[in-house]
Amino acid sequence: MQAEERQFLIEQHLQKVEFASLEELSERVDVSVSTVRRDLTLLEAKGALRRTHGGARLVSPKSDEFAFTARDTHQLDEKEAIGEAVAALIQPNQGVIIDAGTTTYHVAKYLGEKASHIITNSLPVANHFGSDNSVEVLVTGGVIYPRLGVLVGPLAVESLSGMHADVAVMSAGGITLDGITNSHALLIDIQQAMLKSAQQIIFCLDHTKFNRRSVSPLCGLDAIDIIVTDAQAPADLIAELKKTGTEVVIAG
Amino acid sequence: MQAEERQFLIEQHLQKVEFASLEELSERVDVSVSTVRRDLTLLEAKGALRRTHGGARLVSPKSDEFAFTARDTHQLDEKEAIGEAVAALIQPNQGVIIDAGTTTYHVAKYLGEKASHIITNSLPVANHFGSDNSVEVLVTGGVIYPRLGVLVGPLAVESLSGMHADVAVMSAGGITLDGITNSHALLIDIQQAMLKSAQQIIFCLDHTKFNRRSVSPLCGLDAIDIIVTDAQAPADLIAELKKTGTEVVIAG
DNA sequence: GTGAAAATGAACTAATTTGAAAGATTGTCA
DNA sequence: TGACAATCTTTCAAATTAGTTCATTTTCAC
Repeated sequence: MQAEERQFLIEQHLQKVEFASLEELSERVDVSVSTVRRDLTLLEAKGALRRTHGGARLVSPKSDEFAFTARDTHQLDEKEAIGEAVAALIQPNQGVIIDAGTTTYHVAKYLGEKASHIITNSLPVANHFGSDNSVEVLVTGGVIYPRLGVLVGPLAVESLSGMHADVAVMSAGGITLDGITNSHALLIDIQQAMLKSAQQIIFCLDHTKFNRRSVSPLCGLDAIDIIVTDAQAPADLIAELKKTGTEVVIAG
Repeated sequence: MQAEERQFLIEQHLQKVEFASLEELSERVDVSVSTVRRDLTLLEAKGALRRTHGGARLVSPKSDEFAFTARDTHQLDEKEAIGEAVAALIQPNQGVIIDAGTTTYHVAKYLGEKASHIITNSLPVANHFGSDNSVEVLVTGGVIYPRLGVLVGPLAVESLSGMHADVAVMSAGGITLDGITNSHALLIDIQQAMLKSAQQIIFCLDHTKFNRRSVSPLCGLDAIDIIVTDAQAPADLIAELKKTGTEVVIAG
């Protein structure tokens, strides 16, 4: 058997079992333990797996759920601050639509039991309110967009169009003077339905989103009531936004 | 077994049972108590759990997850066995409806990537498949029924009635010769929609459900294709069920 | 075929992990 | 509170595993 073939088999086997001992691998590919060691060292350098005492394990364990929610520590402090600021804007007993996204998830965290009902297509947000009896949580139907835990597809759009809320808390991929854009085309339909169903529109946009244009256009600036961002957002664009009549809140 | 694998198993087991003693863990992963202690120290440093006198407990009993579903250790082994048995009954690439319930949740765990698409109104089940790209997961809309993570209400019924699946994996509150009953009236509508939308009906009923009558009638025995239960289910009722033409599978 | 280079398996030492036993600490119950 | 049992920490020898080296085998070009 070729060395390459052997290493491929090892890699493949690990995909199945997640963990494997040297003994196990050496039997499986029928070479000495020494050789397996060498193979593992190579594969580890390649990044395909991680060596452990006595064996190896897969680098990307299959057993983790919406990893992004908790683990996306990118601009975490800013996002927390934005979440808190948005929550403060919500009046008690309002109905709130919460869009999917890391920043909007933090809004949910700070919202507590303030809202009377919450509409969302985000599974992490739904989970967050799951065991809370004091808030009615309406989850849109839809297909799970893997790794993000967002419900997408026609069912999501349909269920949203039949609902109504006082406020929509939205996220997006970028904002310029031309309007708001977002990356996933699948999400645009749903977000537009959200915009239609709510009276007041709040966008959560950390400073990295400013002067950035994503793939698909979502809406114009006139659709927005309030933008909440952090202190590092560019002052010039904020000034321009204020000129167009959009309220801008700096969190933190 | 590898050290890493062992620690993963300990973590996983704790996800299920919330608390475990050193003895219990040491037996389960087949190492000495000393080693379990060391593992627990490591896992605690990692933040995965908290050590206590005599064992360890889960660190996040928080609202973020519906851990309680899996945490229901009542007849845990039986439910696991039933879950495995039901998963074995599913043909590859079938479309599967999974009802909400602790036993059906275990079915989801064992189902892996066998099904081509999954329809569910259970948030724990949805979460379980959340980061799996190889299975299309359709979540019904609806209002979250607190503490159970089930989506209920007209939206749930509506979205189900437009769907179709090969198999429905159902749970219930009780079974007698008169038929199946369930406790939550809210669930009945949804379950009946599930029964209508699927070609083959499998009920997961551990032995405690036998000869028990719950509040609301769900369906008659003729609606059922297969019942999966555990070894402790009463033989006489099973015999009667078989007479009516229902297939009964004993798991474990 | 022949020889050089690479790969392999085995032997050996160093490092790590494990299990058990000692004493120290904590929890329980009268 | 005090005594007793259970649990924890520490320590150390034994077992397992990693890293290194070297002789042997295989591979490949000529």
